[in-house]
Formats: sequence, C-alpha cells, structure tokens
Amino acid sequence: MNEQEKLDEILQSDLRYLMLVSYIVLGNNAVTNRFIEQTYQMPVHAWSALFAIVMFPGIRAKEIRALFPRPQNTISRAASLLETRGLIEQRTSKADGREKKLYATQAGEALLAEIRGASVRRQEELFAPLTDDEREIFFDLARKIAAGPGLLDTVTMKIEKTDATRSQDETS
Amino acid sequence: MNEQEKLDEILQSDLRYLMLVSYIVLGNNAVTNRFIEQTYQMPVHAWSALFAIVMFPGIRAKEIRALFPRPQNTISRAASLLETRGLIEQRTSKADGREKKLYATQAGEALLAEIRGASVRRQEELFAPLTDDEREIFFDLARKIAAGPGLLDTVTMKIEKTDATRSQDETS
DNA sequence: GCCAGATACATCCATCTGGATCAATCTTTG
DNA sequence: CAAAGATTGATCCAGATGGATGTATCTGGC
Repeated sequence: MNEQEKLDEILQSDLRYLMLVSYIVLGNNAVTNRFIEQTYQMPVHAWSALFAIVMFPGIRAKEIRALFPRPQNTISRAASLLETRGLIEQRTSKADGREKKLYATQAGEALLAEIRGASVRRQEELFAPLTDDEREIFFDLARKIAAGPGLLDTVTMKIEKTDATRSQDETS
Repeated sequence: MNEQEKLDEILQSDLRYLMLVSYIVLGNNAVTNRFIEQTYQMPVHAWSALFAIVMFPGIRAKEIRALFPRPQNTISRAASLLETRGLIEQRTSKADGREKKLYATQAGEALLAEIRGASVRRQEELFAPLTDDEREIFFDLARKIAAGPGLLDTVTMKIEKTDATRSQDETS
C-alpha cells in the first residue's frame, strides 16, 4: 500500500472529518508559518495581532484573544515585539489603568498591507480547487462550526486524569 | 463594537476564508491538545503517530510524514517516546538497514482505542452544528482543497527575503 | 477609606518545535 | 570492490509555546 492509499484509508475511517481538517491545516501551516517567520522574522501570531490592531485601532489585548484563540501571554509577547519594532504603540487607557489600548503606527500599517497581500494570494492558492459557489458553501458550513458551542467549550474533552496514564513513566 | 461584532467584521474581510479556518483550528487545538497532553502526558503528534502505526502495522517513519505533514524529527521523537512507554516496537527492516518498521504493542493498541474514542466524541461535538448531509458536503469540499497542489507546494509563499524586513532589528 | 477578591497584562520556566547537522546504510558507477 | 552520492532516521540547539505565577489596578462590601 503506497502513501496515497494510506491517506485515502484514513479518510474513510471514523475520524475522517478531524483527520482531513488536521491534514489541511498542518500542511498549510507549514507553508504559511515558515514564510512569515523567515520573511518577516516574527511569529505568525505577531502578525495576527497586527492584523487585529490595524483593523480595530485601540483594541485591547484581551479582545484580540476573542478573534484569535490563543493564550494570553502569546498576545502579550506579540504586542511587545510589535512595539519594539515600531509597528504599534501601546497607550494605557485613561479610564482603566490596567488596560492598554493598541494602535498601529504608519510602519505597522504598511507592513500589514504587505503581509496581507501575500496572505490573500495564499488564500487564493489554497482555495483554487473550489469554484466561487463552492467556496461560499464551504464558508457557510465552516461558519456554522465556528458558531457552535462545542468549538471552545468542550464537554467531551474536559481535563481529568484517567487510568490510561498507566503506561507512563512514574513521574507524577 | 463588541467582540462578536469584531469577529463578524473579520469574517467579511478579504481574508475571510483563511481567518475562519484559522479560528476553528486554533480553538479546536486549544481544546484537543490540552486534553491529550494533560491526560496522556504526550504531545499530540505522538498519538497521531500511534494512530498511523496501529492503522498500518509496519509503517515507516517517513510514511507517517505523508499522513501528518510534520517535520521529520517530530516523527523521530514521537516514535522514540512511544517506544519508551512500551506502546510500540521499532524493528529494523531486513531488506534495508536504514528503515525502521513500526508496530504497536498490545498496550499501544489499547491506549489508541481509548484516545480514539475520545477523539470520535470530540469530532461529534465539533461537527454537531452540521446535519449529516452538510458534513458530507463539507468533507467533499475539504477533500478537494487537500487534493489541490497548492496545499503543500506553494508558489505564492516561496521563501525569499523582501525589503519588508526593513523594520526589523539589524540582526542579519 | 480599607480590605478581599477580580481583572488586565507581564514574566518565569519547563517543555515543545523545527531547521541544521550527524551517523548509518544503501545505490550507482566504474 | 571502492568511492560518491542518496536516503533514512537520530540528535543538537536556538527559539517558540503556554501554564503558572507575579504585579498593578479596579470594584464591591463594610
């Protein structure tokens, strides 16, 4: 059985939906992350944050988490990096001294426009196999998944130890 | 503008397809990875490798890369971890001394069955917003994307430095 | 006003990641 | 058979990641 046949078999298993999404995303990430990191010397999440900041001037770190589900310290570091590079400014809110409102500088907007152009071309490349109609159908279905409560609030994968840890090293 | 409105606006931008897929995947990974790592004390890629090994006894490390697009050393480490835990065996191929054929032990098959059950339940949770028909439509469209040449072989994001690195630290 | 708890963000640190390199083995060519 | 190159997988190391914790600020009860 060659590799393509193995892949086909996985895509007929009971986990086919997750496996297929996983396959697409791992493959796309390898391409995209490497490009952003090598070309712009920043982690992908830094440009995600920049995207959010350019799109919504004055956005707070906490709000970015709602747009790109990431741990809080990831946003913190990204904002710090972007500020060091002169791409954004952080201004402490007058109303609440804990909040830092984020604004892109002109350099930040220029850089975002450039990466955004590359991303749009990449998107076109990735979705090339679909017609315009198919893209909209795919988008609508994906949006239903995103809107579902199960995406972020899990019942099936709540954290708790099971006896399945039996085969681990005894490093409790 | 609240967070939901911000998200809606992003999903109307020119990058809406990538952003939506990214949103779903980041959200799902946060849930899934944390569960696998905490419950089974292994990185997600280790269980992906175990899945491949149980499904295709005697598979080689290189072939796993075709199923789960990951760097080669990731598979190496995963195999090493699984062997340490007694979940798989590595047998050097008689025909080619470089190749190591991978086989699950009984403990490995038992553990995989358990994680696989959890994954199927998670898949059901994630895709709950879609009807059976919609799931198949989604699957067919996603499969077209996966089969497209642009997923793994990029033209638009080939690696090369641009003048956009101008705003970085001078750490060439 | 004072204190306990909540909230926003930064930082610490153990672990994970992946590009580069290394070691072993196989294949090809003469 | 010897040598060069290809292939498979292991290891090294610099940097990224994220849970836990720390710091500053705000809010509510008294």
